[in-house]
Amino acid sequence: MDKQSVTIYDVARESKVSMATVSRVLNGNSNVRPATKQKVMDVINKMEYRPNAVARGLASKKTTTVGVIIPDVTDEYFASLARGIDDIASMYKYNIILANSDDNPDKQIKVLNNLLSKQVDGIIFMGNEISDELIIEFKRSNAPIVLAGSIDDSGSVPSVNIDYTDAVMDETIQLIKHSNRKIAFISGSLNQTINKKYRLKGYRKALKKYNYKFDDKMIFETNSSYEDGYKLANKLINEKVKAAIVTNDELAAGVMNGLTDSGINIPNDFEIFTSNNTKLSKMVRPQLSSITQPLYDIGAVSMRLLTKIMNNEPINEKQVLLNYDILQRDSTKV
Amino acid sequence: MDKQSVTIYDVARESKVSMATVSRVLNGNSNVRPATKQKVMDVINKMEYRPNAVARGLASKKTTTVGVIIPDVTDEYFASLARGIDDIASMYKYNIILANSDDNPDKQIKVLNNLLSKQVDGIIFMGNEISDELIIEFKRSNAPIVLAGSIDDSGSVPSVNIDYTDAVMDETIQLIKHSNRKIAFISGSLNQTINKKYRLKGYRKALKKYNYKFDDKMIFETNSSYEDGYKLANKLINEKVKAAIVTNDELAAGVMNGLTDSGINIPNDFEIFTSNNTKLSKMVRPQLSSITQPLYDIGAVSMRLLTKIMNNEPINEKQVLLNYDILQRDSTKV
DNA sequence: TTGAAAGCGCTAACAA
DNA sequence: TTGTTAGCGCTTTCAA
Repeated sequence: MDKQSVTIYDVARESKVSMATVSRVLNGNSNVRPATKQKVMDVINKMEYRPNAVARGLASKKTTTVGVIIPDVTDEYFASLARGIDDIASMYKYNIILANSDDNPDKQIKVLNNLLSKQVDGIIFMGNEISDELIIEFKRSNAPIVLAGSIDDSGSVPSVNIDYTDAVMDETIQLIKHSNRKIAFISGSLNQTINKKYRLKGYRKALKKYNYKFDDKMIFETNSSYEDGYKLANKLINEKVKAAIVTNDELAAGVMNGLTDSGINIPNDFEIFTSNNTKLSKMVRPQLSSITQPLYDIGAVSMRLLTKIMNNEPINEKQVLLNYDILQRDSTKV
Repeated sequence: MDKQSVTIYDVARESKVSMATVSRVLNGNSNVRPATKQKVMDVINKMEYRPNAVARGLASKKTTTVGVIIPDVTDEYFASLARGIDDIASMYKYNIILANSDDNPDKQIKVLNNLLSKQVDGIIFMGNEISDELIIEFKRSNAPIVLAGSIDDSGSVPSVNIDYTDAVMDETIQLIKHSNRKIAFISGSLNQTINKKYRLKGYRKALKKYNYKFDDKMIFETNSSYEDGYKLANKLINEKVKAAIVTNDELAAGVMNGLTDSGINIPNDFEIFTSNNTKLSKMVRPQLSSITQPLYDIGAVSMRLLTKIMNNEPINEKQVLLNYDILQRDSTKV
């Protein structure tokens, strides 16, 4: 009456072979005589034997599970990456342990160590902020780590991203060409390297290229939430801003709705470019023009990269940059 | 140079006690003399010892990880539940292995067995469709299973939900009171019990109560996607529908945008009620009136319920129903 | 309060 | 091609 109690030993006995042989057929391994293999398989099916992955993990020192650290599953950007990660993971027979970090440095370190103690074979890390302490922990980790859609400025950790600087520069140039003078840069925390050193840099490069002078007052720092964006509308109007680059889709939706509710017409009176092309960006009205990132692929590629590292396969490039595009929808002029 | 190789044996030797004693302090267990405990703790810190969770799992037959089966992380409804699940899980020192099923019956069974072979201590299942085969697998599982935001008609599996029937009935009644005659019921697949036996039932009950006759042509079955909703607009106009109950927020956004783009005014010419109150519902314009479900709590409560079952604690009710509300926003008349 | 020792269910040499 | 056997790193009786 007790469930799940048949072990490799039971099927060995039942099929009159040794445990080693059963283990071999289980792992599709080496040379087992077809007849033997068949016999064992029959017993396995008959007894409904399922290998115990924990025992296997202890003996082989491989758990076929990878840890995935994500700021918040509820964030569509990261959730999309996670989907790509899981699909490729399961394609390669890995499971993923998902852990939310809220982008909190302490929590990130805590869950990292927790994952490591579970003996994951590798880790995919996502996060807007990567502290120096975290990098130190990465270094001492015995499991390989890949960053997905996340920036480590030191460049020491393998990662998959797009060129955020170029993408923002492209958007900004378009806005300039639409003869906008006052172009805002609305981002999440400027403590985050991705915003401060990459996106903002693209914005400045575009300005410089067209001899626009950089104006501090055009930089708006937020917590990336819809609400923060919504509340920003008044400030934007007061500063007579005419266009904006926004680094997060929910934030952009907030900015747009706030502006619209204040009687501003998008895109005629105010143009908006957003960054992630999540589903949301085409569900709002007007639809948001955006950098189009291959979100699913960023996740998928980073997981694929991780499998290569875990198997000691040769790697072409540690820092992978995927292609992006700029998609004109209805929040910018043509 | 090799990382992570210190075992319980090493700290035992170093602190001049037995492995058993180290194990005891590790587990905050029974009686260890404070001085001994301190001594061991010091060595643990000094050596940076981290217990190997796999070995622990094999010996104790507990992995402190639970499996979470989700249709798609990218779906904000389920992602919100997942967030609640993970928070409570980590509060109780569990990790979650997340597996996407795409609501595909074969895949559901596959990932379930995969999770079971990983010796998870329990499982939280989310899905719109629960096949009979799946219920059979649930029964034979040695790990307890709890459904979150998901309906098993047999009522044999513990679950956490809201009363979908009543909620839809409430919405429908409001629509009727706004003197709408032609009220559509727009749902995902009617093969899904939650739609066919619960939500549709609420719709019919409301109709009956007000002596409206049920009309087949007012029932629209979709795949729950934004696109399907968008494309539905024409049909809705042709059938002269004046209001709709929609069972999914993305779907509702699609319906609304489709209608709006066809020149229909929401809510004056067409009223819409949606079902999940995800963030999306207030980012679209007009904002969607909705059933307000405690999404995070549904996940949290189901995880809490699972911890109780895993610890053999007494359970008050196997089928818990959380409260819901109806929130009037701008897609319905006041 | 502590220690000795037997597993947990499997993999992986090493032999045969 | 198959079997024997020693672990993997921990928990948990049972004794002391």
